[in-house]
Amino acid sequence: MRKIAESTVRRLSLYLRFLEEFEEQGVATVSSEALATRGGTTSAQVRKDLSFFGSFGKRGLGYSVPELASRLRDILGLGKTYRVAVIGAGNIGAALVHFRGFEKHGFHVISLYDNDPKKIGRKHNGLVIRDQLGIEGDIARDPIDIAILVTPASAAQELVDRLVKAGVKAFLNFAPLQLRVPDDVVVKNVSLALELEALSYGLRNR
Amino acid sequence: MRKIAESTVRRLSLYLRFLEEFEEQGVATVSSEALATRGGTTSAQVRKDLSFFGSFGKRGLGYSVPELASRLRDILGLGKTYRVAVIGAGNIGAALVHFRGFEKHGFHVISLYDNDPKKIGRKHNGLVIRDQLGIEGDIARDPIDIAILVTPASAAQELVDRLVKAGVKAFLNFAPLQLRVPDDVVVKNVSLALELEALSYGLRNR
DNA sequence: CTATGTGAATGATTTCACAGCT
DNA sequence: AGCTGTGAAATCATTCACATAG
Repeated sequence: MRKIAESTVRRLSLYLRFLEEFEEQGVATVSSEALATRGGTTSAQVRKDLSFFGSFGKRGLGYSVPELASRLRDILGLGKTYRVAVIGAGNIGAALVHFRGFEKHGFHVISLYDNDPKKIGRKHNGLVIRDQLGIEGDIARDPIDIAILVTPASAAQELVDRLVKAGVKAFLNFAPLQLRVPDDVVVKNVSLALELEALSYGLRNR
Repeated sequence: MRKIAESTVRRLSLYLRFLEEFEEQGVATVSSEALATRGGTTSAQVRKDLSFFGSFGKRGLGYSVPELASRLRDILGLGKTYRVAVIGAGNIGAALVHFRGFEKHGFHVISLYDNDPKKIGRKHNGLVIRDQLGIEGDIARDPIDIAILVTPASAAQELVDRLVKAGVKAFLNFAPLQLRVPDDVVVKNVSLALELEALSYGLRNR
């Protein structure tokens, strides 16, 4: 498959979100222009993004909302459910376990880990905090698809190495460092401090 | 000032993080190559990023760690402290109030809001949850620089309109929609669902 | 007559490669 | 001799504009 830009994939997720709103409202068809307005882009961009994967619209008419939504779910690989582990039961980690936004597209948080003996055994949202040391064994019995890392930076790389060895192929990383992983492993970074700094830059230069 | 790419600004934040590690370790100088390795990019990229703002290095030697760190703080506007309000005291909002990573570069969470009468008046991390209805009055008395929006999508645009009218120029948006704001207002989006979907796409296509 | 799909043109970002300081 | 700073080249992403299908 042809290499698709990160930015394109992110826009596709966004379009899917809008399509699902339209679906709920019972809207039957939508134009590239309507999706573009919602997404803060242009109709040409929308059509180009979609064109990498096929032609899903009807000329003169637009796109069928349910059909395009379904195609996008396919493209994004949202047909299956993903088993997610949250590593690090600090404030953010605990909040993620409660976060409902994950379930909608099949991301199911099945376990929560920490290395602090004071936390291990306690519960968050019905999920027992497990010992990080046992993570390889747990995964062997009960595999996970995605690990969300919410540990201090100092612990993150070692954990990733262990998890990669245990077969985990996807990471959402909140730790403020660049993780080193093999080519067949996907990492996305979320850095709140970095977003705030980008805001700071934006505020300064206007 | 020349328009700088978003991606450049984000890398500068990343370089600053590495420089601060080097500072703590007492490392005196660093090469573009060393920063590049840490940041998962190339030395040419590092030098190009810096070159938009000046020439901070010594040929044959590299960059002085404290000096470059200081320059980057300047460039990113991190010389001042920012007053931050968190809007929405759900799981994520409450976690953000506890999040220590903000303080380091001068982002100070000074208030927390919700519109749920059951939550208003309760405390998180010593911060009373205030009534969203009173936010304009609060800001008039005690301005904020940045609003972090952690509300449902349905409430977000109306809140932004009110806050923009009240003079807020920067938003970190967790709500899954594209906010409409005037040109002189900066918005950065954080969407965990979208990151997971990008991971899903990445998993599928390899 | 409307809105898609797509080559071609433009614009932006990254990489190359080397001259110029220290 | 080593590493920066930077034009020029190459690559990548977006926008344009129009032929085409419904």
